[in-house]
Parts: sequence; structure tokens; C-alpha cells
Amino acid sequence: MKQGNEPSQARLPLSWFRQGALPLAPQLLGRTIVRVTDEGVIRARIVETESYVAPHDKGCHAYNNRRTKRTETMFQRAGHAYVYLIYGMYHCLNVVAAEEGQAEAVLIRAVAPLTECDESIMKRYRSLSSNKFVNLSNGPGKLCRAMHIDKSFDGYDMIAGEEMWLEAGKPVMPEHILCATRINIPYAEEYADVLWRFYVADDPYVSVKDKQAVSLAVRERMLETFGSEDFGWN
DNA sequence: CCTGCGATGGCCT
DNA sequence: GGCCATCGCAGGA
Repeated sequence: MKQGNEPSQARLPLSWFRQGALPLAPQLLGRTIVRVTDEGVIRARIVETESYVAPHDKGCHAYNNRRTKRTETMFQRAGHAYVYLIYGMYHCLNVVAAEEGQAEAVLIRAVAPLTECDESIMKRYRSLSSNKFVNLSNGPGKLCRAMHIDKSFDGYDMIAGEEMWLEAGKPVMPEHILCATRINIPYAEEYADVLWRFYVADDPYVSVKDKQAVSLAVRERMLETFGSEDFGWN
């Protein structure tokens, strides 16, 4: 019998994934990512995300709707995984978030293992010798290594797939969500300063905490006031 | 706590 | 040839 506070294990449907990267990113927080590996099933809670939105976003690989072998996955239907290699040795996992032909995706930047069993498997894949468990998955490259996600999952269908998917979990309420600038995209010019990174306030697995972060509610009020992402801070 | 730096390879001009 | 949605380590405060 399901208890009232127990996180939902229902798979998230296509209609939920396709709402666009900006609405989706904060709603991904608190959801469960499930990965079926040779070492066992890993379940983890998403605690940090970033939105990437073609065509205008200069931080997005598909800026100006650039279609290349790598970015082609971002143009797929929502619910596919976009996985790419970064700095020659790490992978990053994104969830495609719009209609086919429209390149929007949400980068999963940090997750927290749900149980000691999850920790144990992730620790093995990470080759982590210390007991500083936050190091398992407090970063996009770390979580991919911990959950054994690599380029073979690029284009993977997370709505129907049997090796990796998302469950409803327990969404994080807006008052517990902070918004901040995205990490390591100084080249994105005016889009380097938009508050498109979202994370769970006070969660130890968040990769980078930003003193200037604002609550989701504040960001939305500012959007109404300024009518754009440019809040006049620069 | 912080800052700098090397690793390492696919991607894109 | 240069860049890169990263990480772990070294060294200093």
C-alpha cells in the first residue's frame, strides 16, 4: 500500500517533457532518475539543472539552430537523452525538452543517491575511495560516471527505454528552488547572465552555490517587471 | 577556504 | 588549430 509521503514511481509522460527547457528545468528538481546497470539499479534525486534554448541562446550547442552531427539529438522529440563528451574525458546528460525540430534541452548538473544501495553502486563506478559521498554526483561529469552514462546513451528514449528513465518522484516546491547563472559559459555574451540554472536550496549535492541566487518566485516576479531575462544588473 | 593547471579527445571552422 | 555545459590535484592563505 502506497504511503502518502512516498515519492511516486510513475514514469513521466511525453506531455510533461515537451513543455520547453525553461519551464521544465525547475520541474525536474526532486524527480527520480533511474538507471539499470550491470551492477544493479541506481535511483537518484535530481537536485540541479540548467536550461539551454535554441535558437537565440548563445550558450547552447544548437545556437542559431546549428545542426551538426553532435547537435542533431537536441532537435529530436522531447524525452530523449542528449549526451556529449566534454573536455575529452567526461560526459554530460541532458533531457531534450521540446518538439521535434526545436532544440531545447535541460542539463542534469547534480543528483543525490536515494539509498545506501544506490550509493554503493555509484561509488564503484566512480572509483571513489573516500566516504565523501557528495563527490559521487555533485557535478554533471561526476553523475554520468557514477551512473555509467556515456555517449552510447545519446539519443536514448527516456520515455520508453528500459535502461534509463525518469519517475515523478516528489517535485520541489518553488520556495525551495534557487535560480542562478549557468556554469562555465562566459562566451555566451548576454546569455551568460541569465538565471537559467536551478537548484534545490540547501541540498549538499548541488555543485556550485551562488550567493547571488534568487528564489524562483522572485525570478518570476522580475520577469513580469522587466518583460525579459535582462534584469538590468550589468 | 581559495586559485591555477593539466588531462584528453571530439567537435567545428 | 582552438575550443570546451569538467574534474582532481597541488599549493597557498
